[in-house]
Amino acid sequence: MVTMRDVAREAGVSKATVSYVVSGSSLISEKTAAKVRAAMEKLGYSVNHTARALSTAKTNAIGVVTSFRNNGACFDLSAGAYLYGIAAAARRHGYDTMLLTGDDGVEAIRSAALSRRVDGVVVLDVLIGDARVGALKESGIPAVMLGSPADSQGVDVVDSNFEAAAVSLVERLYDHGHRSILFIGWPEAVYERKLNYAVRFRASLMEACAMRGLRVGAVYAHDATLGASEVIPRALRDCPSATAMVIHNDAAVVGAPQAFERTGIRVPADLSVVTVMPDQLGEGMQIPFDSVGIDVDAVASHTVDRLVERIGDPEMSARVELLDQPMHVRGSVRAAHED
Amino acid sequence: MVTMRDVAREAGVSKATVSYVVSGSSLISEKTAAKVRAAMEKLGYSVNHTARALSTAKTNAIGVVTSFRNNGACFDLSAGAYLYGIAAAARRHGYDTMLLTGDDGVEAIRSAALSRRVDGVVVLDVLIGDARVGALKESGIPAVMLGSPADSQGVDVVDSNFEAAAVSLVERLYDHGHRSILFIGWPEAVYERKLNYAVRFRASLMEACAMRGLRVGAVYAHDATLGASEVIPRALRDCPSATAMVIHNDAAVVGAPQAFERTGIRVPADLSVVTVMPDQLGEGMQIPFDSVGIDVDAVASHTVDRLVERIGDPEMSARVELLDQPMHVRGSVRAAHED
DNA sequence: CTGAAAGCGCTTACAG
DNA sequence: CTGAAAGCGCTTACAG
Repeated sequence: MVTMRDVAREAGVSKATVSYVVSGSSLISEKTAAKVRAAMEKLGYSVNHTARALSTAKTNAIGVVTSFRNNGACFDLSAGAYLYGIAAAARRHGYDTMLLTGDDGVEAIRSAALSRRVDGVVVLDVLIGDARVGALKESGIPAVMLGSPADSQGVDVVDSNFEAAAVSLVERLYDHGHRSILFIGWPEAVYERKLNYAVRFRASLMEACAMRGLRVGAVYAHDATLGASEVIPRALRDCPSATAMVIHNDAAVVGAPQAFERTGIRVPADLSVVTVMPDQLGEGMQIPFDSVGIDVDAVASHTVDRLVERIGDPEMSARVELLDQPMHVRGSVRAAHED
Repeated sequence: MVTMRDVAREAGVSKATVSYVVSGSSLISEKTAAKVRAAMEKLGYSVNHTARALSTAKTNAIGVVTSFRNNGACFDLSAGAYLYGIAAAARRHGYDTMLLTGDDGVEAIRSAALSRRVDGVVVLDVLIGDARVGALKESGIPAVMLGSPADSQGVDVVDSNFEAAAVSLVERLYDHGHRSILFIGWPEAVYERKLNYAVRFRASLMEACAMRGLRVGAVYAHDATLGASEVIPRALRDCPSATAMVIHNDAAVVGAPQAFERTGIRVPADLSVVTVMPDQLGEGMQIPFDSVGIDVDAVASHTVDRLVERIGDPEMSARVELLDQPMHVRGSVRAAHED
């Protein structure tokens, strides 16, 4: 392995000088710098990341803490998208991305913080009452949660505005005259576990419906399957007054078209349908529903921006930022028939 | 930050002794060890990962090189599964997992290798003629490709046996009397880019059909969409003699049930259907087709096992391991009508 | 503008 | 069984 010493010797300067030209800092004469660069080139030198990290007490890496792989028995279709989005954003800031998986997020955070493996962490799969918030505070490691717990205790939060998404979907249906709707949610286990996005969206939806005097029937797609094909027909049978449907469950959204096809339900002629889901999934799957589309890359990117800012300034006051996501109109809503 | 020095002082021993009890190596008297452990406990000591890495020249991290996020314009449904599988397996071996993304995989490999950021790498999204193979050889970094290029040049390879999968699917159809089949593949861009699994499966499929005198029509799901709903009906119209279908395209498999529903095609009464896809996706989506199910966790785990082995023994001779995947029979194949 | 030197927090022969 | 010491490859005041 070629080190700074080798380069220094080759260029006839000191290690310090090499270090300065590598970091671009300090004012080294162009002449010396050229010599050093030539030597580096010749020897194929590359700075040793670990040594630099030890010396500067900066790893230039961020960690992604993700504990629950199957958010309650469901194959997470968007997990990859968030990871890639975070990694890409980190790279733009000159950071590497470390996957901090493990059953126990609290343990993962503690150990990452104590062993100084990363400069900061992004926490995924946030729960409404998330034990990891405490671990974050305690360890003092710079962190931002991609997801909003009930009490963020002064930890930064970035997420999509699921509350607003629910309201705008309900409004859209209400404005089209719908007065009885059906909500297709995640598997019950997801709510029991209290995954923030599920709980927040549902609560906001119920609230928005209550305020407007809308009737809501709720059904949960067990197994998070395209069990849509079983659940949806049954739900409609049980709640015949419903003229519209709100789906918050990626797998169910994907499966819904088949379910409608099978049961002979025409959208929007027989039923108006709206959803909230990752943009990419909607496009990739050519989902034909009006949707609040989550721009996963934008959310991930914003999260990393915030984390980098936090790493730079530990004293900065904490923020909770919920990003509004745009509505994509695809023609799956139409006016309810007057009764 | 509490260091070994602090612990040593607290316990009244030397740094070396602390180091030995931390690593469990050497024979420190139980009495001394207890004192040291008490001091560590009291002070909340945790070994500094970076310092250890510099000292041992081992980072205890592996990198995952993944260049193409959208394997040719398609939202990759299984990307997350592979990442999580790899991270979990790495963790079992005591390794962290670093995401090495970037447009240029060659550059990512070089830089990771030169800067000693990781002890080894897993390469994803392997192409048939993959430029990264050269970079791997050159850099000498321990590596295993999760995917099989045409020439692995002495680099280890682990992947699902897509060749065998194609053969067994064809055999299954052939044995049921099918003589004309339709192949629904990935978007053309995937084949143009020569992603290994796509090319390998298709080649093996064509070969297996040719050997048995089967007719094959091939259609590619543009946009990798659930464009299945457009592509499949058209394909069947264009090739009316087909009595069976093979799908290799995750999005198309997910969309296929709807397409059949819409066009009134009953499976298997009117058409036999077989696929190959990740197990988890098949289960999560309740795909009703006979499938070769890829056990992503098993493949990821085996890949990491191999990498750890390779890190331990750089001289070990390279292997190409293609893991056979099981066939899940779900009742989507039946005997072709005799003509 | 450049170099000598200390220091980052560990590990690991080597003495004792 | 335990400790003194050198070394891992950088960075960074501090002199000059």
